[in-house]
This record gives sequence, C-alpha cells and structure tokens, in this order.
Amino acid sequence: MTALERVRGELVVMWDRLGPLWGISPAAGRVHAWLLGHAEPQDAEQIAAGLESSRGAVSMACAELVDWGVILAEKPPGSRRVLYRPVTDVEQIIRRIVQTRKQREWDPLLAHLDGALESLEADRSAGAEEVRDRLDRIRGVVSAVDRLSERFLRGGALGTLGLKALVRAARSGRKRAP
Amino acid sequence: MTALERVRGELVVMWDRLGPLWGISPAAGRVHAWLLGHAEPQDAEQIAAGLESSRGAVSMACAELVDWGVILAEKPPGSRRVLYRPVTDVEQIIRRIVQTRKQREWDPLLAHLDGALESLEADRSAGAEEVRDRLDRIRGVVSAVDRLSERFLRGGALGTLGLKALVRAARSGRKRAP
DNA sequence: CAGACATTTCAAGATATATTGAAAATAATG
DNA sequence: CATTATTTTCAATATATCTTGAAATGTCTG
Repeated sequence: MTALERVRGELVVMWDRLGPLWGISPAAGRVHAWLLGHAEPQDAEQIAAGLESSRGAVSMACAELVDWGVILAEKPPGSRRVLYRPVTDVEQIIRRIVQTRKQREWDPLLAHLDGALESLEADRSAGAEEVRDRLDRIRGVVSAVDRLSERFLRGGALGTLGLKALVRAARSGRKRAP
Repeated sequence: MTALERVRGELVVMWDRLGPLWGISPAAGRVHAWLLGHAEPQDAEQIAAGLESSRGAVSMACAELVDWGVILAEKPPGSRRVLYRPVTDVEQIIRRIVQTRKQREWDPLLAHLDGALESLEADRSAGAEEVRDRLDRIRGVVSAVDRLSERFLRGGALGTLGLKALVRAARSGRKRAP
C-alpha cells in the first residue's frame, strides 16, 4: 500500500467526522475526501466502489456537494458519464460555505431573535426584562458575525479579515509535533 | 399565553436546531434554551417537566452543558436540589465554545494533516504531488484559523478581532425586517 | 426518434443515535 | 450511621438517519 493510498483512507475518515462541523453530511464528507485524494476527476461508479457504498448514495452525496459548491460536475463531450472534480481554490470553498450557511442558518436566526425581542417589548414583568436582556446580548453577537461574514463575502478576499497574511505565515511554519 | 411563554417555546425550537452548529447535541440545546428563557435558575425536575422530557435525559444534557461551560450548577445550602443557571456573559460563552472545539476538533485535524503531508513527502508520483498540494493549501487555512482562535483566547477580549466594535454597532441598529 | 447507456429517485430495510425509566450511587440531615 | 431526598448511570427501547437497489427518468448517438 502506497503512502498516497494510506493518506486517502485517513482523509475519508477525517472528512466523515468533520463534514458535519461545517454543515455537510458525513456521507457527503466521505465523497469529498475521496475526490480530494485523487488528482484525476472520478465518476460516481469509481467513487461508490472506492468507498464501498452504493451508486445511489454517491449520487445523493454528489448532488449535495455540488449544491454547496465544493465540487464540480463535468460532462466530457462524447460520453454520458459525469465526472466529479473537487474545487481546489480554498478561498472559494470557504466563500461558498460561509455564504450557504449564512443564508440557511444565520439570517433566519437573526430574524427569529428580532421577532422574539419585539414580542417581549410589551411584557414589562421582571422575568421578561431579564430574558429580553439576554436575548439582546446574544443578538448583538449574532449580528456582529453576520456583518463580518457579509464583509468577507463582499470584500472579495480573505485579506479583509487579515486571514491571507495568516495563511501565508502558517504555510511556512509546518511540523509542530502532534 | 404570555409573550414570554411564546418566546420560550420558540427559543427551545431554535436552540434544538442550532446546538449542533456549535457542537452541542440537540437535547442539550433545548435545555440551554429553557434556562435562557427563565430568569430564575431551574432544577432538573422543572426542566424535565417543561420540556416534556425525562429526568435522566435532562441530567445528561446538563452534564454536557456544564462541561462546555455554558451553564452553572449551584447547590443552595440547606437543600439537596441542584439549580442550573445559564452563563449570561456572551463573551465567556463564546470563549468556552471556541476553546473546547479547538482542542477537541481543530488541533487533532491539524496534527492529522501534518502526518499526511509528511508521509506524502516520500511519494514522488504525479498524483501524490497534486494531492499534497491540495492538502497543503487546506492546512494553511486550518492553521490560520487555529492561530486566530489562539489569539482570541489569549487576547482576553473580542476587541482583538474587531468584534467588540461590531457588537456595539449591531446592538443599536436592530429591526431590519425578516 | 428509437435504443442504449447513465443518472436520479424513493420506498423498504439496515444502522446509528437519542430517550426512557428503573436501579445503583451519592450526599445531606437528624 | 441509618434514612431519605436527589442525582447519575445504563440497558432496553423508541426514533431518526443513512443506505440500498430496483424502477423511473433523463440524455446522447446513429
């Protein structure tokens, strides 16, 4: 077994657990890992065989990943197969994930909090006062993160957040023991 | 039904879905929401009754929340009951969540990536070259976020990230329609 | 536009996760 | 230190989620 093959297996295990952290399902995470581990784009058949999964499951996972914008589906002319290729521009991946999560989760949360605060304005009891205060503080942070992500999405580059310089610095200083 | 009671119910639904986003289970999220919705600290019995859950489930959830540092367990002298109170300092909550996730998830991820990159260094095939490049780019971002969180955890205040000013700004400008 | 090759869908079944409730453990009081 | 109020644990059970595979749908070529 080559080093590459071993790394591929580890990648699959990692992404299976980490996918949920940024909002994608474990199954889709495994497919993403598989694609990241292969230089050549793969078709659904190969992925299913490699992950010991079924054709249908891979189809679902790929649809999810295309939806998130972290992989691309390519139809080479002269063939009916669909080839999947991972997006390798990390900034683009982050952008898509931030964008998708913002509108799926963050914006609705903010709207709910605003609604809750509004209905509590009428209630002048001591208990309501305290709860309103807490929600207002939470809303402050949620709103701040919301604006931060907006700035990131508009600003065009990681640079706005100082991330770009950090990435540069981080790439040079590898290999701190586990 | 008062406005406060309605808001409590909505909070529970929100936190049930959002808990997983920052790493706690849906059940623990509901308990956290229940506590946030009540000005007075609550005992496990009250929580179980309020959420129509069982005594045991609440016990597990509270242990998880105390572990995360987002609620406090208080033993009032002269009684055997344990009262639970949510931490209301939002900065402290964020700090605990960032800290816990960093060491549970982020640090191991970084170590794995370093290990994978190291074993790929030997493999000089074209495929390995491409995969190594991708992993290196990913490692750059993971490492950058890691350093960012370290800076936040040490720096003592949200201020370091510019979040503090954002929170101030956000709190004044409420009520953009849903 | 028919035939063949591929993909997507979806209901049934398999698997994993969460919940319950009663028994064991713990802590406080007289 | 026995009693009682309370919490924690954990095996059984209920619930939700993921996977499968066959049928339906789509799409490219001659």
